[in-house]
Amino acid sequence: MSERPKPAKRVEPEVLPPDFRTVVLAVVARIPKGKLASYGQVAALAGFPQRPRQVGMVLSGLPEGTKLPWHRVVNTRGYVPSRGRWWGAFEQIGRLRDEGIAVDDLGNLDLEAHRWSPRS
DNA sequence: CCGATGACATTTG
DNA sequence: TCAAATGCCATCG
Repeated sequence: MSERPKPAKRVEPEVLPPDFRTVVLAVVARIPKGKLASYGQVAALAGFPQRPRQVGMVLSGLPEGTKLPWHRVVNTRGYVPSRGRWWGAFEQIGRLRDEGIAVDDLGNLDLEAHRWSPRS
């Protein structure tokens, strides 16, 4: 054996580059109600098609008073992030349902069914 | 500077 | 279809 992947741990994100963060937040704010956008989608619109993870980092560092519909941002799998704290996602799920999106208790939803169509 | 981790995505078996 | 591996970039110790 020589090489092998590694498990996960925990990280406390501080504040990403204002530029990247601002752009991402701007894109998320552009997401219309009842529509869903994936991290890669937002990242691409932000100008970084190859940085879906950093988008998640930005969203993870969002303030509580955030007015951005970050709950409309999901992964390509079609499930709300939460990554270990689905209880938090649970509230997000309720909001998505309020937007008119069908979401399971597990956080599974139809991304393709509500794919946000970005337009210049 | 190097190693490890991450609200992900994509490809291969 | 699902599981595992790989890739990409940024941040942290």
